[in-house]
Amino acid sequence: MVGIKKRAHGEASRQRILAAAAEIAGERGYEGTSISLVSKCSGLPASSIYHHFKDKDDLIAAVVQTSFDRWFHLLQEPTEVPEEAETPEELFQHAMQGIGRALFDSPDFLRLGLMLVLEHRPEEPTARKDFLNIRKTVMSHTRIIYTAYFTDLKPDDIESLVTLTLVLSDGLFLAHEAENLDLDQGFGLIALAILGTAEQLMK
Amino acid sequence: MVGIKKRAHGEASRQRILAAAAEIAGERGYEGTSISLVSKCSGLPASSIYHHFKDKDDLIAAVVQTSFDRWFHLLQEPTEVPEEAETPEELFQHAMQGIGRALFDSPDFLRLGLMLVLEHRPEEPTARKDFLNIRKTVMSHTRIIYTAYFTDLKPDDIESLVTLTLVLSDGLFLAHEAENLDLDQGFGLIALAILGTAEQLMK
DNA sequence: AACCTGTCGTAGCACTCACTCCAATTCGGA
DNA sequence: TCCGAATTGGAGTGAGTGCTACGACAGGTT
Repeated sequence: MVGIKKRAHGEASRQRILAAAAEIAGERGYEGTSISLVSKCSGLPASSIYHHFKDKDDLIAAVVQTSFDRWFHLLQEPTEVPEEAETPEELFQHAMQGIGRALFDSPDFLRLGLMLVLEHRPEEPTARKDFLNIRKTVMSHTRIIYTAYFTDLKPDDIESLVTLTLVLSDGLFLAHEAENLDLDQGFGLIALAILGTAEQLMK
Repeated sequence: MVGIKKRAHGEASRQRILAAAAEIAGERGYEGTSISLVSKCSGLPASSIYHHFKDKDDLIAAVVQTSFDRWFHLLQEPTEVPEEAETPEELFQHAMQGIGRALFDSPDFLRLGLMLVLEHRPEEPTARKDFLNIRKTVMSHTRIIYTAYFTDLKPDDIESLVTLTLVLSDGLFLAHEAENLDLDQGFGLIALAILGTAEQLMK
């Protein structure tokens, strides 16, 4: 009992299923993600899917969690500091674009999460609750950063700014999906909007 | 041949089907909207649905169009001018909240449209294209208004502001669905953001 | 060797899906 | 009154749904 050894393709299969499910669910939503399609796309039979995941609900929830974890770890990595001295505004914009690029690199949890937010079916999927919790996590992190950055603002105004940030990110993601909106330009714009709103709030 | 007369409950049935489909599709999305459910909810058999609409795709597209037309007509109605003299900023916020309230009164096309934007399945539904066209219509109207209101801004900046407005509206709608966000407060916030960004752009 | 546990393949369950066929019914116009 | 078009009723299509039962087979452990 030195350690838990993997038999056959155990963990690898799990990952393949997750990857397939992420791709399909990101494209077609909750109802549109059929087990048979995930099976076909991952090359594993349905029974294997049900061996690794309790049911469809469990699978979708796992997709959201995995994708979010990947993004969140990516964020924790040392933020590269721009060499040249820049104004605080430029630094802010730079940071914004960094977060944004990371977000749009692994957008599965975001797209799927937003879809689940929009659909409110009778019995809500676990993944929806998970995504709402994820949002709270993101909000509290943003709150900490903004409290340190906008030292002149009252807590209420910080809260408004945090809400605004989420609103802008979601909206930008949607706009990106709807028409072809340049992402860097988009994140520059929402950074500008946050700074502009902060100034308005200080008045 | 004086005029086309309705037999039986022709047009009325169509409306009932549309209403039922709007409610279900708004709650469950494209895939989640089953004909049998629409049938049960409208009290009409499947054959009636297929008499009035070519197929499911056609039905969903009709739901989006109908809901949008209703909202757009609502907007064209004479905008009530606030009695007391207010600052331009307050007027702007007031107008924003008016549009917003109308939007959230008949949100079927918005919710469904955003869902369709997020899902990009292989063969995209007609309703998705329709919704993208609707967005263009809304954008050009916003552009006209902003051009008249922000007389100091260059066309490029106006364009940024128009994009920002759509981004903010979509994001607010999502935030409203996600957590319980007060709408008036939300629209006040995005009005502030637009004004703040406009000031930043003028710098 | 025998054993055990985790993984895969096959087949199939009851159910729902979008959609169709056609006969019955309802009504306006002649 | 009867015609014919509009609309509805209901049964039924093949395909697909989530999910399960169960046996085969692979390792590693003893």
